[in-house]
Amino acid sequence: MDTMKGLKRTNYCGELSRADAGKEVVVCGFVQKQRDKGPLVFIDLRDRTGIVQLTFDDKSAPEQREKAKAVRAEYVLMAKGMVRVRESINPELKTGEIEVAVNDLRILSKSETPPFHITDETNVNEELRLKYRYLDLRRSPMQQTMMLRHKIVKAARDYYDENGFIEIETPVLIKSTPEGARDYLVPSRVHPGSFYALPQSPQLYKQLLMLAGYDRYMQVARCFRDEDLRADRQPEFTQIDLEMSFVDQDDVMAVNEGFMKYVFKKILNIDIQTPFKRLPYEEAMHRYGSDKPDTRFGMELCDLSDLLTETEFKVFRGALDNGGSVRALIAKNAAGVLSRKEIDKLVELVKTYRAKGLAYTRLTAEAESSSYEKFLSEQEKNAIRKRLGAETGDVILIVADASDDIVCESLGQLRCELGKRLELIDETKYEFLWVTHFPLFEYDEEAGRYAAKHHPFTAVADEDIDKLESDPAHCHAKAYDMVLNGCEVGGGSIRINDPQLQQRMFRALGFSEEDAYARFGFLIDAFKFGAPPHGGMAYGLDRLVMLMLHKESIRDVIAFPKVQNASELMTQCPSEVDESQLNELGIQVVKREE
RNA sequence: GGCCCAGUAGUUCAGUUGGUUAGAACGCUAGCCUGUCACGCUAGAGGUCGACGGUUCGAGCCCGUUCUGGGUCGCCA
Repeated sequence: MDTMKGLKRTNYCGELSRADAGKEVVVCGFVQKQRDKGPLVFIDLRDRTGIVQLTFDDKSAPEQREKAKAVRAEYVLMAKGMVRVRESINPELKTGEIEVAVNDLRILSKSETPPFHITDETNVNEELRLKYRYLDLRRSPMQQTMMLRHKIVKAARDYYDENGFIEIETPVLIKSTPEGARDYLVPSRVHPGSFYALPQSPQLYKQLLMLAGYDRYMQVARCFRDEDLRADRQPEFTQIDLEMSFVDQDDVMAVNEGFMKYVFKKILNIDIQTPFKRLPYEEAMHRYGSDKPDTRFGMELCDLSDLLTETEFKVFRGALDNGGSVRALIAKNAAGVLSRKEIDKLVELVKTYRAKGLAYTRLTAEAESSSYEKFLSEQEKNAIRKRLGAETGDVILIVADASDDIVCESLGQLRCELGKRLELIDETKYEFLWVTHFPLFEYDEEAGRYAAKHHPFTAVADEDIDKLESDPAHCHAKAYDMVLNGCEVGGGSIRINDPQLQQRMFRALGFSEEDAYARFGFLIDAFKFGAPPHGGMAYGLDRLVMLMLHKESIRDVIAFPKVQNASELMTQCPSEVDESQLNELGIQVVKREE
């Protein structure tokens, strides 16, 4: 193996061009491919900018050519030589007009044959890619993704800096506040039996920074939640987190619409129209069956309940009599695609969202088939068809349930599935909107009490303040989610800055005064010393990058992601630790019973 | 915790109704080749069919359990 002695890189591989012909350069990188033609040897050398061809021919010193013959894929090389125009040009390659005629080849490191081929396009099992992530990360698409992610983060820092925000780091070892997601806990050696938590978000600290007078704060913050993973959810993830003083909801929204405009222009050169549409939560649920609707296509939900007040069909009757609803989707011109068999699959789909079934009518030219029309009066049947504008070729899909939430959510999921299946979605579009006017509370069945839907510091809508104790179910929050193409990319709220109101909020959540003080005493105290009105927002950076780069998995935009069971395949963490480490922490491991 | 999908050379896959010695392509090794760039040609090596158990004269294929990975419901203030 050779050293770099006497050589310094002069150029990156991908940046050489015809303009460099005649120059002596030094390039370095990894071997993409070696082609040994006998007296002629070619090496494709790769760095993060691209590939350049190194050439050895009869004019090369024999020992240089012999060395080149021994080179294999993924060897790390440094090469000095003359840039020259090629005898045969490769139009497929950015640097295809030139090559480097090498006179000093250094093999800096050898490589075993890698477990998979390092290529741009790959359909290699992701498990293997993750086990050898450092090899996977050599692939150009991964490098492009990481570089774009960097640029997005930089754009965030630049934009908020230009708008008067300052980045302040908040602690990673913090007090556990077991509202919401499960905390990751870190044992304290100094205080045996006591634990730090890793932050689910910098929420409390950023509010305290407003109380401390910093006025506008932002942070690129790592957050942790010990919950099960999904295609768009990792146990550790990154937020672009921000908070502002002396603002209302419209101010926070305007600044953040500005950020989207800025980052999409900067990274993708796309002009985003602002302000974004706003949709109250309830309207989103009723029209799209989702609190993060994909508005790139129509096919909105349709309420049929009022047409069926007299119906004798047991399924619809039961739903309506128990306070529920009957709602429908109409899939235009879908009778051809949605065979009986396909509809059966859709039935299974809605069942995963707790719907008990899916009623349908297929209106084909040859025949009409329906699972429910025979139970309806002629009048009811026609009223439904008329409201939906049903025509030959369409498919009507209906869910009825005693829970309106189940009806809306299952149809909402069905709508998205059909949007994909029927190719109704324009994948080139970026559709933003705000969902606003969220319920302040949601009922926690398990705990048998109301819990904060957003978090317990969220301000209640002015018109609902009097209902806080008397009618929590109908209180709304000054909270807002930013939705892009059916994904929640960010969310935030105006916070409570009145200590009395905060106390009422804790009471509504069922905390006694002592309880609240034990958990959030530092915050309650802080509010006694002057608290500006404030509010903010946080983006899921990983999701934003995913959407901007059209990646299907969050793992594709994270350098070292974890897999479904929250372990990391490369390092094999989490792992057991030494007995002595545990003893020092005063921890005894009890094996879970089988 | 529940449900669904996948697992066969290093990689991506094929493998018929359960039937002889499990195949292909790429990659790898060796040799040849003066303009290749998906280089070409010749030869060769390479398999615990994820694991365990069962059914059978016989299992890559059927059954059960389990492991690994993915998706998802619950969960995610």
